[in-house]
Amino acid sequence: MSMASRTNSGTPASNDRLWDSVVGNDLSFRLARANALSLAGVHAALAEYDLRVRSYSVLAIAAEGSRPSQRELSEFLRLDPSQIVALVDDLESRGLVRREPDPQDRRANVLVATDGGRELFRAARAASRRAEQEFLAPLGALGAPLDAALRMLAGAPDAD
Amino acid sequence: MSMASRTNSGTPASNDRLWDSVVGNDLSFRLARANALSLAGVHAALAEYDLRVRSYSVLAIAAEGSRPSQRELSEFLRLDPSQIVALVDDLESRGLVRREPDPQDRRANVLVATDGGRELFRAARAASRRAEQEFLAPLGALGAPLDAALRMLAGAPDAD
DNA sequence: TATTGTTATACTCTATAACTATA
DNA sequence: TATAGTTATAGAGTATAACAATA
Repeated sequence: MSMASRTNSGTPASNDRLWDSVVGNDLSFRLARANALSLAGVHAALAEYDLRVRSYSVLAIAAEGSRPSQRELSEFLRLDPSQIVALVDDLESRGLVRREPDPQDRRANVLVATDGGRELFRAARAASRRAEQEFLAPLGALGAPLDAALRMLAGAPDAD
Repeated sequence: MSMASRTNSGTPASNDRLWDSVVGNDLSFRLARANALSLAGVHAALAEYDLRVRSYSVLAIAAEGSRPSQRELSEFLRLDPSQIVALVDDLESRGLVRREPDPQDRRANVLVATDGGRELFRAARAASRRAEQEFLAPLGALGAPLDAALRMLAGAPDAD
């Protein structure tokens, strides 16, 4: 049965009996494991640019000119406002983004990428996409339904 | 936790423009966000039993009689051996699992659940499954392809 | 009075290196 | 020499409370 060829290169065959357990058949567990593997690939790709997944996300949104407030970033990325402060501090100290005062609300900052930030983002985005596509390659036609399912589970607005 | 608005009617509409970005359209990001929401639900369900997702996973595998070594758990759960030590220490101190010497390799321990451990596992499994099903409910027919896709991405052995 | 950004703190998670006893 | 388990430690991620400036 499970002696067939595996997508799991390098792992001892003895683990098959662990996969055949409640945990191994748990969708939450597979989701967590897939996410860990995905993160590892993207993280390795971004390391070359001294970016982590979280700082890349902040830089990406700023680089696209969305002009988000830190509060909006906090909600969207599911990070505490205090974590956004640390992320923006780091990116700003590296000259990749700027805090600009929001003319409509002087309490709020609006995040803008510098030219250097946009340039770094473009390179990092290419590397990130290569890693993602390599990770998703074995999926084949399952890619589309996975995308639709994750869109729902992640709470994204309805697709057009 | 409850900010995963289905139709996004509760969240400020301004976030829609963040979803419409490179990050929001990134499958890795959606995977991470879906995983975070899934984990939050399971975590809340397991908290009643003083279990975390990790300790639940170890307890579950032990309770099913797989008699795993700590090394096998380390590979399967993608945790460092030293983390397994801490998890097993905790479960053993609570009388839920026992370390038994492996007669074939005196370096290795084999993990066995106690009667109390099996009992707690059954209750925790029921709660965990309720949380998972609630989380997956909106998927409908997308559940099956999601399961197949995650099985591949997680590196599970081929289905029978 | 409520909200934005900030500081501070603590706790969990993750990663690594070194040690021991066995193989 | 290599492996299973253990100990120790440091860094990253997460959660919370309190505060100043502004709404």
